[in-house]
Amino acid sequence: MIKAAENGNDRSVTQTVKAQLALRDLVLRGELNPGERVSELQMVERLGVSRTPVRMALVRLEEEGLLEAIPSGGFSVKTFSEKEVFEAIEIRGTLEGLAARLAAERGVSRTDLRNASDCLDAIDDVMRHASAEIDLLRYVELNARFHDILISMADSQALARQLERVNALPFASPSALVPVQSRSPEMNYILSVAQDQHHCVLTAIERREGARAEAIMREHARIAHRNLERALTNQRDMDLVPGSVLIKRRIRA
Amino acid sequence: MIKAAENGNDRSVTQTVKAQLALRDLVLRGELNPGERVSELQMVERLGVSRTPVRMALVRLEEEGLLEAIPSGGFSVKTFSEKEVFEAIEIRGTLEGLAARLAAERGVSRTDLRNASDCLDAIDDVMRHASAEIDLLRYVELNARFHDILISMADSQALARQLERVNALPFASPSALVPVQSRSPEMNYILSVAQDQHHCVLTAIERREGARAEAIMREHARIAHRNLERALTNQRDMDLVPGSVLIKRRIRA
DNA sequence: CGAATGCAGAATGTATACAGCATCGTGTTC
DNA sequence: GAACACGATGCTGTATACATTCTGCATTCG
Repeated sequence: MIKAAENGNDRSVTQTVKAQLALRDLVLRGELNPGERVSELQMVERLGVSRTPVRMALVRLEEEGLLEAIPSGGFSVKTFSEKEVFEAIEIRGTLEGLAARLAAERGVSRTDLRNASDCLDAIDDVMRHASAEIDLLRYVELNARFHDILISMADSQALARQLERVNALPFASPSALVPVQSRSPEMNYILSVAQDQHHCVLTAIERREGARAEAIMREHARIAHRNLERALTNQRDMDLVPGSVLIKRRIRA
Repeated sequence: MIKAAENGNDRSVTQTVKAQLALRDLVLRGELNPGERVSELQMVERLGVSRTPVRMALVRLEEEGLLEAIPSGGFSVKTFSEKEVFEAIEIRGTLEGLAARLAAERGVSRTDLRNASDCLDAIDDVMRHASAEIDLLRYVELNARFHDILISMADSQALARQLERVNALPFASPSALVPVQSRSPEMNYILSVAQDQHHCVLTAIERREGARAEAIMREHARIAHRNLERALTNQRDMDLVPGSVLIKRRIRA
């Protein structure tokens, strides 16, 4: 239960945004049963805001892909099959590949190159200084940053928007499935492969090798495929996947 | 001015949908100045519905990409640079390429192949029977149908959703720029090239040649690039481009 | 003369009341 | 005992009233 008294009455944070964040949290934490109808009035009670902001939040979360419109009206919590998750990751890889190619073909500013390079140096540091256990939280943060920089290097508002939509699915974003590796003995190996791809794509962009940059980013996303497969096989690792409660598991004996 | 009395009071067609359609029309026809703020109350007056459905429509059109949220609140009509239009087309080509590759790799049912083939036959008919002047309206319709079939062959809900978003931009959809050719002497030539690509991609899918299918769809979308370039050069052809009023033209002496 | 401040108007964000419809349960009848 | 119909409940869709905030202009002070 969430207390309505928890309202941080910051001005400038509208009720709509508050409702949207809280609602997304409820969905991702699985407190709303997947497939179930999301009642507006219940949300009014739980979130402590009136129906109007709740409705706005519902509409936006539907556009985000976390909810589904019910033909007769209202919304329900969406469920995802394994296939859909795989496809979402593939789409992300494809779009990130396009971003890398555009960046390579058009050329990028020295500042951007510097930023990306610095980011990779920071990741190298994280991986080098921690021989026993890697600071995953920091890795995840830096990884997300590198991917953001890459997208910004493409300098395409339209592409950025599309990628924003894909990454809205919590299990499709670049860093979503990284923590799954944490229980794997191969973690360091996989991370170093991923980091090598980071370096390679940056080099390719610098050298204006569009096709190569694109191919690398596509393959890079497929590391997430492997991590997903691992999580699906070892059910206990599913806890580490954000929004995993939305994924319809196939029956495994 | 639009009369509010024009309300077709079909039940089952909600006010929200009505507002959304009407508002989109206003934007695309350029009756709302690009860049300008869209006042809710004015829309209430013009569309003949109350503020609530207008607000819903505004939010949905923002997600669609036709409006832009103003930081201080409200929405404004979005403007697009030539660069953005090009990029939107490139994104569509990339995603359609992914769809074609997935279809090829996974294989498609005989029924799908038949449907696609029938559609292409119909297009062939249109192009053959009209030696003097092609029935462009029918071509556009069949072309859109073929692209829809192609997407459905990928059998990916997530991918279909993403493509829906790209095609929501009126000038980015597969058939949007076809009419531009109508004033060109090369029209028949370009259309036959496009149709050949249609045939080739279907063959590639049938033969499970994923890489080829993908490459063809990418190049296929670039025909739209050429048409756009043409429309931008000959300003009089811009009338044939849907939503052209939203495109910020660069100055040409 | 320019800049800053205050006021007025309007626009959005929010809450709530009302109407129509879907859904579910119960009672009656065959 | 089962099936159909009717009613009640609760839901969403819509409209509107209220509050807050932003904006633009005018006035005043430096």
